[in-house]
Amino acid sequence: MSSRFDPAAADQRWQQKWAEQNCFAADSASPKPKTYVLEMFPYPSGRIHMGHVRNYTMGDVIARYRRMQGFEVLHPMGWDAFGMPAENAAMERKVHPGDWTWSNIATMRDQLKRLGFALDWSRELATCDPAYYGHEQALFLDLFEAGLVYRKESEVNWDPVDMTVLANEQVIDGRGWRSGAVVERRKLSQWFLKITDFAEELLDGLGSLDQWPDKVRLMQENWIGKSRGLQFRFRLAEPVGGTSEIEVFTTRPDTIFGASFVAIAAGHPIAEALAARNEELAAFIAECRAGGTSAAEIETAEKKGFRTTLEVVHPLNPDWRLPVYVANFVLMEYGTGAIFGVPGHDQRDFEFATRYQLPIRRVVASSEEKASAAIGDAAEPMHGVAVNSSFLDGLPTEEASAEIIRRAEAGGWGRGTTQYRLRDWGVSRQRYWGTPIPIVHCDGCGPVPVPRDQLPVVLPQDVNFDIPGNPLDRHPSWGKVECPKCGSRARRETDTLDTFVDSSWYFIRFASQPGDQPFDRAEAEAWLPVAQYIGGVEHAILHLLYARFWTRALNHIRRIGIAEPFKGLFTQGMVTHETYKSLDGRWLAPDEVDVAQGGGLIEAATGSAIERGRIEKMSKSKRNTIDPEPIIDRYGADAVRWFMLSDSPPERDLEWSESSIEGAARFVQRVWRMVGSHGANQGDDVQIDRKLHRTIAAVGDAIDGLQFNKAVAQLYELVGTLEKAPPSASRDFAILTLVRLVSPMAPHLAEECWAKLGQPGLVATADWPAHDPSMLIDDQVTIAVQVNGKLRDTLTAPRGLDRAAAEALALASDKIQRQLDGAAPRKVIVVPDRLVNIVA
RNA sequence: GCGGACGUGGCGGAAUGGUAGACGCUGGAGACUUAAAAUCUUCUGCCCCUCUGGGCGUGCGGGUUCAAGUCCCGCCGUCCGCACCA
Repeated sequence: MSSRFDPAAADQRWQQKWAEQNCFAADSASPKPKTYVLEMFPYPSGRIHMGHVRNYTMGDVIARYRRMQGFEVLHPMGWDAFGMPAENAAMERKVHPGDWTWSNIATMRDQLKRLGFALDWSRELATCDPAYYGHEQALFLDLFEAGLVYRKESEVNWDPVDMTVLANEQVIDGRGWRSGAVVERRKLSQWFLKITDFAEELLDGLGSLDQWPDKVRLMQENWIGKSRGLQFRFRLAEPVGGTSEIEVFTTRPDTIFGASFVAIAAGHPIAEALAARNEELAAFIAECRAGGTSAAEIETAEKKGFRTTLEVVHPLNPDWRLPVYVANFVLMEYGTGAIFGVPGHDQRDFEFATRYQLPIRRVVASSEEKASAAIGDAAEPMHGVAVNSSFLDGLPTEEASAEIIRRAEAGGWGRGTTQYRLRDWGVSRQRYWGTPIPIVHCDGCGPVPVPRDQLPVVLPQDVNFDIPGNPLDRHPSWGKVECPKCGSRARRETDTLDTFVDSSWYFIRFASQPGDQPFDRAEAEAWLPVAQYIGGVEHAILHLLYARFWTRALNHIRRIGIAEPFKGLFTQGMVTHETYKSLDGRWLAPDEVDVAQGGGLIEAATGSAIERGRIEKMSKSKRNTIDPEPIIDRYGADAVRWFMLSDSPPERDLEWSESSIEGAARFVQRVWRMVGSHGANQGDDVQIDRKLHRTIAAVGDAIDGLQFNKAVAQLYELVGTLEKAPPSASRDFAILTLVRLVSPMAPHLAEECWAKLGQPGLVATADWPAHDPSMLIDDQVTIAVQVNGKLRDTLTAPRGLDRAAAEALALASDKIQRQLDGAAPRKVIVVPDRLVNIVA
């Protein structure tokens, strides 16, 4: 038996054993209580990165721990395999997106397997597989039939060079991120999912997700953006083009007497109608459209308007006319696309009114006495009491708003409504590498669903990426089909689905994988909801909101009996590394950097000095990545896993460091050496027994709370204690138990130790050790003794000492007497078994 | 602008209102060794002191309390999310 643990041999040996014995297959028919542990599945970009390693290690600890606790655990892995990088690779390297993707999957699967994750590989899936996306098409049609899918003209960011739609985040400074071409806004017919139908439900549901981070719930709440207010109509003094009203929305009906103007969005139908007869207005609208949407541009953009000839009548005073502007800061997508401006109490309206010399009236004040105070150089958006507002005067904001809503409803000119910031989900993408939308366009019948027996609609293989645009559009035959309804010549939809659709139900497919339908309801419900979902916080909004919506939509059409897919959510921090830059501004990879003799950093190749940059998320662009695979080669899977769990709390960033991975590798060897010192010793060591049971309890609590760094610290302490302890039966038992305790984190090491100790079976399928609660209590306690709240002494005393005895013991201390210096204590506070504080 | 989180040694970080700095890393000293690696022992918040010991200390300023890293008020700083959302 070697004196050193050899990961190169052990990792492979045990990975093979686990596979042979099918240890991690999840049995849907098992009588054991079930639990579902899931990490966000990876995009097969080429190789796994440290972020994956950290994410999957955390999930693996939970999965292995639950299995040992007696749960039937579902812990699957798959591939979020559609998406743009595959098409980019196709364009750059002349490979087929499918070949590129499948080859990446093969590489990354092997890499993941080297880390020894307790995954049920029999359930592996890839979203680019027709066996997956065919079922997705069926679900899409289910939603279509339920009226949750519709088609609408909508504005998109269009890259005229790549001839494709860009997501907002792919538009950088108004240009396409790949082509650099100035992005145009174009109107295209796109498919939408009615997520807004579920806005209230999705908001309400957040309340039940008590095992989600508050931060994520808050982000979703803000994203949904519910506002209560009044929607009402201004009558136009003179009707225009058959329209006699402008409808507006406000959250501050109480400020209605402070109105100075009405403003409509550039895309508002009335604005467009007027522009048809007014070139100047048409030019203004075009200018608004061209305006950038970046944060900086919005920050600095001036509030501009175009005064139309229209006027509206104030609903509460027929003699009061307000001018109508087309304004660049009014959004067509929110509310009604029109507002009334109250410059005194809204900053944007204030800026607008200042520019165009419109009246700025105070209609809210902190008290009625302040009614005549002028508005200064900024709007006052805060609540208060209504002033200068006729019958509202003196009413607090809330009551004044309610009063206006009541009158509007009674008078028939408006009603209390709720607005959401959330928009419907546009799912059309003009790309090849995605799930084909299963619709046929017929000139006679309109959009017609592809019949179920013709699913899946499979992507054609024979495509090329020599010219920009969507190859599906120019494929010679794929798009040419007969209308399923009338049989006449028709066109297949060539848009594909947003890849967020793929990831909105993969967790259901993992739970149940029949061939003839997306999932079996009963089997899926046996596993779902996911008990613990783990992934990056960058998915806090989109993926997690879409998946919640999709699940609720399936629930709505009675396909599944759960409303929320993820009971517990954990968002882990990033893996970071210092960055390095040469003096001429090139990013340098860590292995291109050397330490100079003076301790400074130099570029290895040139010997010249370099600049040490900030610690940032590992990224290719900053060249500060560490490839996990050579690290596994060098230190073994368990050291890498241990490092990922040590030191930093899992929700915070983890900085990669060479010395920490070495520390982790050292720990692996320490455990191995300790197991070597196990023998057939006699005698109890009650201190060891106590330490062991406290550790069992603490490690279990820490894993339950996803505080892996604390579990790790507990195990270090136990090892430290055992190293110093003399041989005893207690120590031997503790070593055996230690092996089980470290097994979720360092499973290969644990198996090797388990075997060495002659234990039957695999530690992976052993029971989690139980702790004896009576062993957690020591009969000796350390009592802190304070004088005036400052620690002056500590005493060892039997547990359960009464107050008087504790006080007496404390006062008997030399150190305390010296502190008191003859003074009589004025007061003594005793916390039994913990502390005595003497107030002198 | 709105919303949120965070701020503790040289570093990562521990601390149900009750002994601040567990555990790890780094560093120092020593043991073993011809030597190195590995391993082991030991020290490692700052300051004063020969020692016993003492003073200071959780971003800053106040407050509550017998007792505050923890609770409250006000600042400062860093990071994150959203953003012309009416």
